[in-house]
Amino acid sequence: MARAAGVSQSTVSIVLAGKAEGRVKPETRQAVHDAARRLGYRPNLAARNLRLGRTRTVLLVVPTLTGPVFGPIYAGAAEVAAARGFGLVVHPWPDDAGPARSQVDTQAIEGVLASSIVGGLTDFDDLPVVVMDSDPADPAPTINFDVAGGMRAIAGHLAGLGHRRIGHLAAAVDAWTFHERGAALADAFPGSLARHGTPIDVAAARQAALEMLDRPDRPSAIVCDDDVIAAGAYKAARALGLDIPGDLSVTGFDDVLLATALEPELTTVRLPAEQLGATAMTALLELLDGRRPADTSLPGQLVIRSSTAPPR
Amino acid sequence: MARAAGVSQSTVSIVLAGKAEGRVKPETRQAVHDAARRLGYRPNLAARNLRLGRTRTVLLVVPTLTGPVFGPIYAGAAEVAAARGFGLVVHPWPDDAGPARSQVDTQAIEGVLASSIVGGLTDFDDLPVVVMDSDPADPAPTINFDVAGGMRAIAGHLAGLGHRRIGHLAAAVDAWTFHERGAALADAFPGSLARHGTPIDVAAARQAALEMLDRPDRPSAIVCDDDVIAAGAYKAARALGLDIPGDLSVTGFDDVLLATALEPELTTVRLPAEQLGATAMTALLELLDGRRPADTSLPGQLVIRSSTAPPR
DNA sequence: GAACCCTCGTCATACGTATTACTAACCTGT
DNA sequence: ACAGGTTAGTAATACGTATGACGAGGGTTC
Repeated sequence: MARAAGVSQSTVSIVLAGKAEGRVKPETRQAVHDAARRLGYRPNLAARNLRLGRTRTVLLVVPTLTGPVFGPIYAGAAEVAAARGFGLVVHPWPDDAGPARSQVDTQAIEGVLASSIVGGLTDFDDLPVVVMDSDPADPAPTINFDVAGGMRAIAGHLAGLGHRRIGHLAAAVDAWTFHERGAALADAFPGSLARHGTPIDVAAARQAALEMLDRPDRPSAIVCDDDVIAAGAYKAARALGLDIPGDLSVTGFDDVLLATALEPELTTVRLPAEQLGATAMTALLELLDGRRPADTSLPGQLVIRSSTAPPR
Repeated sequence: MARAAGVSQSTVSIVLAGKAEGRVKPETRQAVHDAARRLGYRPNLAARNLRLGRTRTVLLVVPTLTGPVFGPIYAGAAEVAAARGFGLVVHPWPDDAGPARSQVDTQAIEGVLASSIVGGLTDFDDLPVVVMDSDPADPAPTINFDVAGGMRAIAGHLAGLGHRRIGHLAAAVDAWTFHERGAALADAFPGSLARHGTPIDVAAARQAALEMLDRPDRPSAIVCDDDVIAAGAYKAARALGLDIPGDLSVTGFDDVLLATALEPELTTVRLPAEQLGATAMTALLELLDGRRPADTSLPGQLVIRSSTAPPR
């Protein structure tokens, strides 16, 4: 390759690294670029990594690759990473993370972006880590959705419709949000908040909703921490012969595909997942530069559809 | 590291590569292993890749990271890859794949596993490729779900219930299945098959279903190529005041979360996604070994729920 | 006209591994 | 005792890049 351009290998390296300013004549630069294009030359990555001792690659760790929110997070993170010359590798991290650990090549990675990790990430202690959608008490920089703000928006919407007695189907997995989501609702509905924790699972949520609804003093609205949980609430309502939104208002959270597939379409909160990924990647790159990024909270947007109405 | 074990670097390399049989004394071997453990030594990946000129890494290309079927595919492929000492990297490949291409590091990859790619993968012509869930006419080895078999199972189920006139809401994206899915249905319902193509999108599918249902000679059952399309059919039925399954039977395909979130729960076909990933990875590794793997078709399983019943 | 500087590059080296060729020591059979 | 063989390990090298040290040629300053 150096021969093809008629210069030394050093010069090729300097030119292609963009460090030719004042050190290589413009016409020589051009010759190198021409030869590179003609030969389809790409610098050998392994050699570069070996020489520099760094890979310019970060790892994105997610609990499961199946979730609907993960694609946009990846897209946002990847775009920011690419703009800074970093690569992005994805690794699933199931909650029972036993076998997954061994598959992670810690040495090929400069930093870790972790999303919605419940069990902690102790194996990466030595690497810079930024966490998304996780406990704000985590020692690592945290980039979160503003779930409290989203809950306040929902609470305000329901209160404005005239609801006074509501129920809350809380997602049991992320225990750290239980308090702040509950607080946001309790502020708007003092003294009249029923709460159940439930796994994010249609059948389990249906059961929890049934217990909440199958009593004389049932709430006129159910706030769910997740769209999937809301689907369970729909099923419970139908089982009890309750009309949505006539007899019961239901709200979700996340605005996944399910929200518009249900009948009636679900009032929920849309979360800026792509922005979350981009912000978190920016924070991680700051961390790699030695600066300490600020914890951030990104607001969601209330999407009012047909599952909420004034109480009878 | 070599010093710590009291041997030369060559010996360390030989021992840790497992090629010490008959070349290194067992006690020396043990000393090397002890030192490695004590120092937490991991061979430098970049140096190894540089020396060997290969990365033992394959790329998994998927149209979107958001789909529900992708997680299990990854899991199945990753397990097989890990067992053979290969790493697995994921890259999204949107249908409009313009910008994505530039982000792929072809040189860090030994082979490509592609899933549900509609536009083709011409950029990887030089690398071994195995495609999943794609056109069987593709020149690359193909590992597919047996969609025709799944359709025959659905057709048999509906015919057994007494249906004689059915409609088919076909997914417009993967045009290559249009023919074989249609053929499977036409065999069971000769002369009485209405067909519409639709994007995989609830609102679009609802519209297509409305056109199919809003006529006097409407079918008594609608077969959908996808659970999401079935959700659209549900909406159309409700808009027309048709009861499911009383007035109309509906079937889906894939058995995603949506299938049990809908009311009534959806009769559909569950696909062996994890097995697909594992089989495809096995095929790719065969290809890397210079053998030519056989095209394969994996059967799905009919899951009968509450959206199908005898016609009125 | 000599000392100096600037411009434009090249030389040499190191990164950590895998592997080929080699050596030193020991054994074996006659 | 000596040729030939076996065992156990080391020395040397190459992979392709980035970079600090070096140098040749030409211009500028006093």
